[in-house]
Amino acid sequence: MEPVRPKASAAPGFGRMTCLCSPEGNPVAVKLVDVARQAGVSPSTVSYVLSGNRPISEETRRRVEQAIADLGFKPHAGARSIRRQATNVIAMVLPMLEDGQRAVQMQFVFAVLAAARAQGRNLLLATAEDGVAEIHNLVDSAMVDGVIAMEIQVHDPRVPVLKELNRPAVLIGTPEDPEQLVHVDFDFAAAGAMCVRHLHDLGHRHIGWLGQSADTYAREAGYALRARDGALSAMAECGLPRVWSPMTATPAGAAEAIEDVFGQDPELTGLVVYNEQALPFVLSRLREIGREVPGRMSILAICPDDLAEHMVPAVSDVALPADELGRLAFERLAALIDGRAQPVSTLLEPRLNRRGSAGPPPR
Amino acid sequence: MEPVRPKASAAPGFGRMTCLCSPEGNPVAVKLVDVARQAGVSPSTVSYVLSGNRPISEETRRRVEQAIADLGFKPHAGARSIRRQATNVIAMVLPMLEDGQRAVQMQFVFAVLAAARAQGRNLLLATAEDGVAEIHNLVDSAMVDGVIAMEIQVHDPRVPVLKELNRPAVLIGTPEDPEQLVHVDFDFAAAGAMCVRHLHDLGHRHIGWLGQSADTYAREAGYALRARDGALSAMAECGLPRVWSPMTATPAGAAEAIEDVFGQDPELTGLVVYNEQALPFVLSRLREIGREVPGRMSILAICPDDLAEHMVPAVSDVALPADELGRLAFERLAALIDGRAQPVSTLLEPRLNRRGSAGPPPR
DNA sequence: TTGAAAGCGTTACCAT
DNA sequence: ATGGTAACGCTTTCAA
Repeated sequence: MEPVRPKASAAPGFGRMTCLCSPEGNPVAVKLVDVARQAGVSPSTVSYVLSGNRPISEETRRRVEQAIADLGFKPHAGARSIRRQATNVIAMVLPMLEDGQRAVQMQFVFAVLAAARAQGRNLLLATAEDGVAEIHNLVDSAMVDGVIAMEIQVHDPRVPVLKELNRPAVLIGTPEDPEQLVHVDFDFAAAGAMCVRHLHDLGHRHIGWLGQSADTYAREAGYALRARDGALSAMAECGLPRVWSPMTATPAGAAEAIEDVFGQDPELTGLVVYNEQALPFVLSRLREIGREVPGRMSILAICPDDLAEHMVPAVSDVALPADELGRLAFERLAALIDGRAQPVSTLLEPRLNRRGSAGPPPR
Repeated sequence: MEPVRPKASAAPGFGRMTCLCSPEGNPVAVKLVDVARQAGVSPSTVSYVLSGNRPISEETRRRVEQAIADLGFKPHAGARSIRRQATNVIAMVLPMLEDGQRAVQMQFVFAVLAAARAQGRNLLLATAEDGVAEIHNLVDSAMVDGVIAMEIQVHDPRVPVLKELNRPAVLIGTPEDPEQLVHVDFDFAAAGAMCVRHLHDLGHRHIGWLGQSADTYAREAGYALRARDGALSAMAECGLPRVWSPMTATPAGAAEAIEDVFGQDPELTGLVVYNEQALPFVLSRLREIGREVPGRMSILAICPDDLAEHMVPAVSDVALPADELGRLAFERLAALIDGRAQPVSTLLEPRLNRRGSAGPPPR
């Protein structure tokens, strides 16, 4: 029984297009059999040269590699993914955030992207807004080998989905019940406590916390809650009153929050600010009300280093290590995909950068 | 000749994993033939129900859809991409930018992502740092149906690559020689000119331009060059001297740039600021040197609306319509993928939001 | 309106 | 060390 239809490689439709041109003049995809023919070997040999799964003689390898280069052959990713169990693509699930968080978010994405590309893996973006169904789709249709979910909230609907996934998943952030899901996070509680203790060590006995917007707490963003509670616990342990206020990132919001904490403790001499967007407004406001930094008010911030560095005066800060977290999340995921067990929980420790915005309290 | 090895679906290895469980208890991928069997139809019928490429009786369709739902079947994307000419995935090529640009960049990514997801397409991220070879890889290995490249520079090495691609590509930004590549951009020249003319209309005859960092101009970033040159041309057309300075986004940088433009024209009464990061520092500095806004100095900014709105005083601005540009870029690409010809060039017109930071010059 | 079967491009098993 | 060939899971032509 001879095949009735023309051999595919003789007139191969209009698939991928690379170097070769058909007699008609339109560009045409180069495939593995074309390479095999050109090199005078069998298709399986070409495949083995590509995968390195079998010893190949030096001479044959040379001829095959030459043919690949000459024809500009690139293996078809889809075809490959049928036989291999992997696509070399991972997904990253982003929440749709308010404008203020975009810069941080991009930092995470870049960190993961850079780490993935360094290993030759590709990164697909998904949004949480698609609903958790989208995560299932990407995995069940075998588009991705694993998933990184970022901005995990305390009660996050994505967590149970990822748990049931049958594909590796890594969380950036800490849910209330991780259920054995591998996750990496910054130790926000330690960061908050570290700031309070630093002021306490300098001699401050009246310390306040200026946090994120009220609705950030309302939606139970893990980082906001944990940082604040770490700070409040440290205050309590130091025998200080727990003074704090949420803060909207506007000049008026900063003024209001400052008034709020002064209302709670009129003798405040130290403030910890965990609100990147509002930090400049806090400094302006303190200047306005005659509390110059650090002479009459000591300030610490949890914010990116470059932001803290450019304030006037430069602000001592604890920075979220987003690059490191992103890289670490990818490494965990890559390891899981390769079948290597990973620690369920990893917390990165905070580090304080002194820039002179915090000194001893005024006598 | 009976097949020697067991039928695949009888003991189908360990492929994708969904609802079904093998006798051994491990989860197993549901495939199209499983659906066909469950519905009592042939595989081709299931395929046609999925694709809608052939009329199906109501009764059959119902049974097939029921089986798909019952088994939780999701078509294997890779297998599908072999026969179809498409993967339903597009790539977005990002440059690795300095920190300051991250927020804007994320806005573009989100806009494209949202538009793509709304059409059921997925977004793959690539970085320019991989080198242009990576673009070729993604396309030649048939991983993506098309490419969006953002932050196109005046002389951009990606442009010739995209031109040779044999797959649709859309640029966000305008290269010197678009070579018929479809591109969308904000009319930065018009934006710059609009700001200058607005001040001129208010009666200002001494206007300066405070721009991006010197190295942004050095690497010939299209947006920086075009905005500045649009402004300088407008100054010339209004018969004014062309006064401008690059500006580093630090308090010192802002002070220096302000000194620079005052050196060029000591009678300046209006300033246009195209430097999102430095805008707060410019306002602080003007306050410091006794040029309060808008009484003794009128200010216009090219920056995001929410930033301008939160300055003290709120700053009249022209905003980069990143969301619209991202959405538009995706729509152009989707249309090209679907074979519909698109306009080569699209420029979005600037719009000025008045917030009261610009008034008549002091008499 | 439906089914059978021949691909799609790559991989891996079985031979030699 | 290499080749032949049957999968992989889905699509589409051809036939009924």
